[in-house]
Amino acid sequence: MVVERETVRDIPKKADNMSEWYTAVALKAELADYTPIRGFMAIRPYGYALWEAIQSWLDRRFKETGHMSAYFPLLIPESFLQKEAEHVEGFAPQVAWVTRGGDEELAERLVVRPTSEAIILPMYAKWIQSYRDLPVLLLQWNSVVRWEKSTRLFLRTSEFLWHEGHTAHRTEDDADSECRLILGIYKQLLEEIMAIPVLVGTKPPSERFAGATNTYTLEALMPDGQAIQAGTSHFLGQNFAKAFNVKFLDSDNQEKYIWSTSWAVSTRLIGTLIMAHGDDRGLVLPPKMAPYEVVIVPILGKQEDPQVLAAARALAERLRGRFRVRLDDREAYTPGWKFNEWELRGVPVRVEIGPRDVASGQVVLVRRTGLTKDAVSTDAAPEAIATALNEIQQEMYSRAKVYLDSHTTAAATLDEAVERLQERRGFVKVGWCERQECEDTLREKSGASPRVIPLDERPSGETCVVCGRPATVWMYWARAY
RNA sequence: CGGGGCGUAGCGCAGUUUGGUUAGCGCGCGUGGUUUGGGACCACGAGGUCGCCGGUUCAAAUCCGGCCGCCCCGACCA
Repeated sequence: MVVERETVRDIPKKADNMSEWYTAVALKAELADYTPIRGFMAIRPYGYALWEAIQSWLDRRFKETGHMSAYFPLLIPESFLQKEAEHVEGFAPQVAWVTRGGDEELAERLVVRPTSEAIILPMYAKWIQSYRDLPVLLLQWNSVVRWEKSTRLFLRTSEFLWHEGHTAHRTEDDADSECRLILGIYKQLLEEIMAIPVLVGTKPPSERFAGATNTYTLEALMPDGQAIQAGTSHFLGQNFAKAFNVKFLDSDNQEKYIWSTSWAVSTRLIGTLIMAHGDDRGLVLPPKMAPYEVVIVPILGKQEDPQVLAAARALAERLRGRFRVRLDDREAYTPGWKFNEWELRGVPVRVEIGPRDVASGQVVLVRRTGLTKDAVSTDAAPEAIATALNEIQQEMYSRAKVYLDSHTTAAATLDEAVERLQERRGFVKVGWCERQECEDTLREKSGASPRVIPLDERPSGETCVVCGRPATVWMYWARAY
């Protein structure tokens, strides 16, 4: 049975204006809030729990693959940022400066880190002497500041939380393998935990991280047909090694520069999650991400109250070791109010238990996806919940995957590509000759940007969509966040 | 950065055009009672530097100037 309802809505319809819908959901689901400082948000406990889900899963994978956490300073001397030319050019316009300490003007200005290569590489120079010191595999969980002109909760804020991985390797191959290893971990996070399918590959030179030789990326598609970069893994080559003079003595007694990588995902993923799965009732959380997988709502009514409450509590206790459970026994709210609130907040499974259920030894299971109601016997509830959570996770991924696939199309002509990109019909796959002028032409005509060059897929005889020369790579385009 | 909109109680708003006693309404909040299977009801009550600064005036939420912040569209941006 599906519940039909016309009711007051706290949020606009998603299809009407996704931006307004997005902001309303982030605020009303109590994920985040504005602060007195422009561009800086507060992440509320329910939102931070989503970040913790990402953190705990990733951190486990990082440790399993030999990485360790470390910590480096918040502030970086200006002269260090200057050492890698492209790097400083990319970030200088966006950094916040510290110019005074207490009463004294600083001899050298400090930047609040926009990313930490410029402070970590100098430390590598102290720590790495021999090939026996390699690889160095570390990361830090921290926040960075980039002074943004316009901001959106989670999607673009002046300060954001992330981890930044930084590794140093003996050979080019080792460093590239590291990038690909991390890319795979990110892909698994997105697809298996967050239920968001992604395209993976590399960025064209114009879109690379400032100072990188190659940038691997994961791109997700939002319901408005725009792409969003979900994570990056940068092959830095020896650029930073040379800029910061990080060398080691190899087994052949030759002094060589290290090969380095850096990689990150940020709290922007939470914005991606909201948009990817939410609906007109609010947030929809994949079970593996949900702070509460199950909410139990007792239906209280007069004389049966004690029995209903006791049954609800007993059920909560039974479920606790196995699921993340919230028993909503607040007396001030009616069941209907709670249903709406927990739907707005995206809890995957709701269990209703009232006098009639207690009498018949059952509970009612309601899934956030579809809002179908099923009565199951109390004894069978844990198994039924486990099944429901599993199915919801799969269903959410499948739905998103169908959307991605149906909004990823190949275009053989320039007109066709431009039209689809302007209309935001998702990813458009075109052949490219790898000449900058062809990329620029498509950019100007479409208003979109190249998002990703797939890794294992090469044209065979196709032509560049702009100039008609032989295509050397495929490139997926879209308008982007 | 450009265009548009907004800022009055925790939230949503009216009042501003045409200045005038003590600034209103709904929701929410507190207390008491009745309620509770899809956003309950009654009664009483608490809650305001009208975004900030300055100006005009006997008098400013209201008029004038400046500033700040947020939202939407666009530009820019790893």
